[in-house]
This record gives sequence, C-alpha cells and structure tokens, in this order.
Amino acid sequence: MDIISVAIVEDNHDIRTAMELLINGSDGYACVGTFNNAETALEQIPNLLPNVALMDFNLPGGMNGIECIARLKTEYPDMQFMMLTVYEDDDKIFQALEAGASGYILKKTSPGELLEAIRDVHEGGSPMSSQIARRVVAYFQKQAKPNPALEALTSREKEILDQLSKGFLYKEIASNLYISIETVRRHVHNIYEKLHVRSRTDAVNKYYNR
Amino acid sequence: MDIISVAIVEDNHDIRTAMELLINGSDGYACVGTFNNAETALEQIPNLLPNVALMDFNLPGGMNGIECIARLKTEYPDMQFMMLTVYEDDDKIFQALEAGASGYILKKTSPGELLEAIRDVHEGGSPMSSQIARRVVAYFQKQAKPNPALEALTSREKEILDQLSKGFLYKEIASNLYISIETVRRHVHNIYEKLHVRSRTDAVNKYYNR
DNA sequence: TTTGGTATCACATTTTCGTGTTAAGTAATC
DNA sequence: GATTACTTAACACGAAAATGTGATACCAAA
Repeated sequence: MDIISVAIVEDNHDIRTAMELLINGSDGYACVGTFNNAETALEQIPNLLPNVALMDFNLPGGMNGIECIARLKTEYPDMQFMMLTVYEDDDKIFQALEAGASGYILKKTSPGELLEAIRDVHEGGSPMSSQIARRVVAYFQKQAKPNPALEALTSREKEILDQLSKGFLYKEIASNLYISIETVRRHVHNIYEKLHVRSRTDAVNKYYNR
Repeated sequence: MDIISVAIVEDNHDIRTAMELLINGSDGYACVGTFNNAETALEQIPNLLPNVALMDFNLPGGMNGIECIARLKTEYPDMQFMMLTVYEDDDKIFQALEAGASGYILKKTSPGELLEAIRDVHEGGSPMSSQIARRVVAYFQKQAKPNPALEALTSREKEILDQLSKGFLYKEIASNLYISIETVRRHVHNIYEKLHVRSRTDAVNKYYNR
C-alpha cells in the first residue's frame, strides 16, 4: 500500500487542521500541504504535486474552489480532485464535475469514509454519496427526453428535421430522401410552423433541446 | 422499516433463483415476481407494481433490459430500476441511465451490498460502484471541453459564432455588436474557413461539439 | 521597419432559404 | 362517403446567406 499524498484547500481553520491531523495520523496517507485560499494553492500545488487535492467551494478572495480545480486540472490532468463541501445543489455539483473534480463528498462525511474516498479517487474511482449520484443520473434522464413540441411532428417531418440538423442543403435532403426539393421546402415550412420558428438554426436548437 | 417489494428480470435460472432466495430470506425485502424475459415482465409488472425492479441486460427474445426499463419507466415514473449486469462499457451504462435506471451495479457485487443497493435505490439514491461513477463523471468532463478547433478562433470570431448559434440574422448580429453587416459577413467567412465548414448549421454543430 | 494577425468596411454575384399559393393522391377516421 | 391528416409536387418572389475580391487601420512581434 503506497502512501497517498494529499493537499487541502479549505478556509476554515478548524476543519483544515482537523483534516490535516486525520490524514497525517492515518497509515498510507500524508498531508503535504494546506491552503486557506485558491490563489496560494494555485501557486504552491505545482511544487507539491499531491496525488489528491481536497477542495472547498467557498474560499476567500476572488477565486472559488471550482475555478481553482479547472485551472489545476488543465495543467495536471493526472491529479485527482475531490470536492469537499456542504452544498448539495445541482449547479455546484455539475460545475465541479465539469471543472475536473472526480469525487464529490459532503463535509458531514465521517473520517473513515473520507479516508476511504481519498483512496478511492486516487485509485480511479469517483466517490460520491448515493444522493449526489442520483442528481447526476437525473441529469442524464432529463437530457434524454426530447422537447415535447417535437412530438407534434410527423415521422417524415422528424426525418427532415434530422437532415436539417446535420446541415444538409435542401437539394441534398431531397436526393437523400428521394423526393423533390419542393417537397422538402414544404416539409420545412410545416416544421417551422409547428415549432414556431423562422429559421433552420432555431429549429435545430429546438431539436437539440436548447 | 417497511418492506421493499422487488421484481427480478433475469434470464439465467441459477442467478434468478439465487437472488430470489436472497431477497425473500432477508428481513425487509420481498420478491414479488421473477421473469426470464422482457416481454413477460412488461406484461406482469404492471400488476405487481414492485418498488424496485432488478434488470439484466441481455434477455432472450427481441427486447433487452434497457428497452424494457424505458417502457416501464414511462408508465411508472416512481418505480425504481436497477441494472444488474456484467457489462461495464460506457455505452451500456449511459443507455441504461437514459432509459430510466437509477442504479447500476455489477453481478459480482456481494449479496450484502446488493441488498443495500436495493434499499438505497428505493430511498432515492443511485447506487453504483465507484468505477461506474467515474465513467459517468468522465462524460461530464468530456462534454465540458469544447472542440479544440474552436481555439483557433479569435475572441471576436467566437462572439460572432455564438450569435450565429443563437439563430440571429446577419443584420441582427451587426446591430447587436455595433458593426457593419459587411464585417459580420467577413467574420463568418473567416470562421467557416477555420472550421472547414460551408454553412451556418455545420459551424454551430462544431460549436456544440457534435 | 516590416511582417503578420486582427478587426473593420465595401461591392458584386450566385446560391440557398423562407414564404405564399395551389393541388393531387393516399391512408386513416368517423 | 365525407372528412381529416399526411405526403407529395410545382411555380414565383423576395430575403438571407455564401462566395470572391479588394481595401484600410491598428497593434504587436520579428
């Protein structure tokens, strides 16, 4: 069992110290640096190159933890980041994951579970509570269901819209579907009416749920 | 602790029977139905209305487990579905989640963890292994990073492209950005050249990473 | 100082798109 | 048997987009 080096970015002194003690007091873990703001972390972490960085969301100064992760992750893609926060809202979760966090756990997590999560993220997992996971899964399910306005389209119209979305010219669509260009025009017209749009781009945007 | 009713859809007789025994032999769980194919499950589950349905991927007959989930989830949004499979590939995971599965666990999971996962998914969580979660998280990170070809665009060009993507006419873009329509034309031309496209829709598709 | 990249504007031409109107054949519904 | 919805098609017109060519100005790097 190799030793996992950990950096902590957390502005609350008590929490920061408690986590440092926990990590340094556990076999197989070493805290190599603690920071109370994003700017210092951004400056020092490149020197320390920890395996895992624990990141708080709210930090004093202009930069929050997510921005800090985004910058570091770009430079050091192999470094693992884990959000450690009190927030459970969708926005913050998705932002953190997009920025490059692999784990997302709440501060109320027990010390034992925290250590386990650190090891987990280091070994290629994505530790997160089952509730957090449900938020992430819900995102997929929401994405999957298309705009209900599209249901009003006939199957032929959907076919045409799909061709439109791929950027084909009318004449290309006509030849792809073996119909006249005038018929394409007609279908497009009907599609626009049903979707209440006046241009191809707007129609495609609705098609992709934007 | 209320009793969780469970249905099992799994074609392998041994596995199906073993799970049924496990569930019926555990306090707080009851197996209310087992099925060896999707068609029968689709027909019977509406009568049983279990809290949780465990679903295998490969099933005999025309329908697989994902299609089965998709149909049932549309009818019974409150029913919880958990994939129980041997597959760990991204495609199957994402398909299952989009279809409406809330949990995704592997067949090698221990009996104790399986029971825990069933309770978890019933209580609003999304049980999945840390490795599975990483796949899902990776999807977010991939989505977040834009097409590298866009980096070749100047900031002004990105601004124009963003306006294009919103469906504005050239003259609207011109007035939004306080420039001449001829300048818009020129920028659009340069954007198309850099992105190697010949139409607005293709450019927008690249902008959105399609 | 020159060169290269960026942003700006102009004119001309061709192609494509969006809209209006009309209408025939088919399939499903009532 | 009439009605309704869908698919197909044609013609015309103006608007918008795409293409080609050229030009000026600014700024920063070579």
